[in-house]
Amino acid sequence: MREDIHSTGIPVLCASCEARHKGVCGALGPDDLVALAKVSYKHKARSGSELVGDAEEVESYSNILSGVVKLSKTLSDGRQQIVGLQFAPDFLGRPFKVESEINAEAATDVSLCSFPKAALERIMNQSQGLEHRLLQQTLKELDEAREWMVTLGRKTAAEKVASFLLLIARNIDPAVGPDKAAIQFELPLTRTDIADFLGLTIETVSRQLTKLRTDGIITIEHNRLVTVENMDRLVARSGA
Amino acid sequence: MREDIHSTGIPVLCASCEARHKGVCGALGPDDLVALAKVSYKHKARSGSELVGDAEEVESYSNILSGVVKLSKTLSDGRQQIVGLQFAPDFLGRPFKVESEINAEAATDVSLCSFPKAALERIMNQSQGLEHRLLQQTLKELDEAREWMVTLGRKTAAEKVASFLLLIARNIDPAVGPDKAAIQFELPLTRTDIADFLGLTIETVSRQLTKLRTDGIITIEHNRLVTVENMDRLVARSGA
DNA sequence: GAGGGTCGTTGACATGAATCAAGCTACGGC
DNA sequence: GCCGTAGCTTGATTCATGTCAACGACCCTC
Repeated sequence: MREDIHSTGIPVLCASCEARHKGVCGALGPDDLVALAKVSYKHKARSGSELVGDAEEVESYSNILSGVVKLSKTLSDGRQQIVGLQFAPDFLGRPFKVESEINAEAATDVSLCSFPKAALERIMNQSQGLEHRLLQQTLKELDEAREWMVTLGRKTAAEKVASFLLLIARNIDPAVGPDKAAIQFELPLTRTDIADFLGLTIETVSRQLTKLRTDGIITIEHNRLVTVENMDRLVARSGA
Repeated sequence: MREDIHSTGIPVLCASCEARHKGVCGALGPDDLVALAKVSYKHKARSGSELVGDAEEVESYSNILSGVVKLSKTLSDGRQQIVGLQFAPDFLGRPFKVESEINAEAATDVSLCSFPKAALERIMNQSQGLEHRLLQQTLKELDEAREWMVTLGRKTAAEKVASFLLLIARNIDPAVGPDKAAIQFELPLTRTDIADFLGLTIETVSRQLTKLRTDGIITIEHNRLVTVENMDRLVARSGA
């Protein structure tokens, strides 16, 4: 019996992988999964390391297994904007484009499962399910991007910071909302990243976080560990 | 011989349709095209009319044949943000979602070719090409949305207005850029819409347009007809 | 434990864009 | 002709956020 294939027909590599259920691999039948697993490799990247360079040729796609990846764009004079955050088990990569105009960087330590562009594209041509799954994820990202455009274009600094905390809180627990117990999480971004995500300066982010703290809506320990004490009031401040 | 089918096998309705080449219908074989044409109808909508209501159930998709459609989102207190502009021959609609969280409104007079949601989804299940085409358009919209996020989050009012003019100019003539002759176009949006697209007020938009005028970069006739006299300088002001 | 680096906070001040207000032009109705 | 309205421009003023600067907490190295 082959060692790289589980007795159930599922590759060992994939056996406990979240992407096999909720990620793009969920669209694959056993044969495709085995084929893809053969050319895949899991690896880790430290916070801050560049995963996909701006204007760099990309030869592989990845599933994010853990951690947070930030997607950013930079103007010629250095101004930066984070245009998306990706969490496990999101798919990372831009199908059908040789060159990326976007920079992907590990915001936290991340672990990835990568595979060659060609391998995925071959499977995509054969089985419709995969392309369907990719369309679903792309539509979800588009919805998120448009939602964030409202935040960037029309919300105040205070509302932006509250919206960001809500975004992270909801990612931890999608059911989060008014009438929920206090929720605690580690911020996956530095103040600089938060500022770049919100279109603000770090000073303004810091001041707004301080305001939320002194108003008793959140507490912050060690700069990163946030506890939302009053979800209702946080939602109210997010502008929604 | 059937009247609704052209002698070449192409439905009469589709014979001179741009969407058949550059739009989603380009992915359809003759049989699918005939099937879809049978349940399609062309119609017009006046500027300002609502095409897809916020939180409204959508039962049809459309191709935009001419004109400009604006996609917008509104906060509970009425602040509005335009999150996308769509031009012919774009596909209009959000696959796989019963309810839209987005409002689509005719920014100019538009003509559309609409068909029932179910008809398109049936074809999509049968032929892979259509889903591929939709994925392509969705990825393009995602790229555009992210590009605009940089504009919203990191550019000054002056750069935003210049970027908007460039966006429209490039839609008229994609080859537009430095070293090109003067280009003229009709603005598809009112000042209010431009402001909602750029995350500004109408006063600021007006002042920035005046500045571009007095600096000799553009001329404006009848409030809507813009001539870009100096493309290089417009590009330089867009921040890029 | 001294020095140096990164990250975050806070304060004083400057400024770009919003707000408030007035008026202009084009257009349609009567 | 006169009036009312919608869309746009311009000016005066206010205010939110950016900029500049100082400092504190933490961590690493030596």
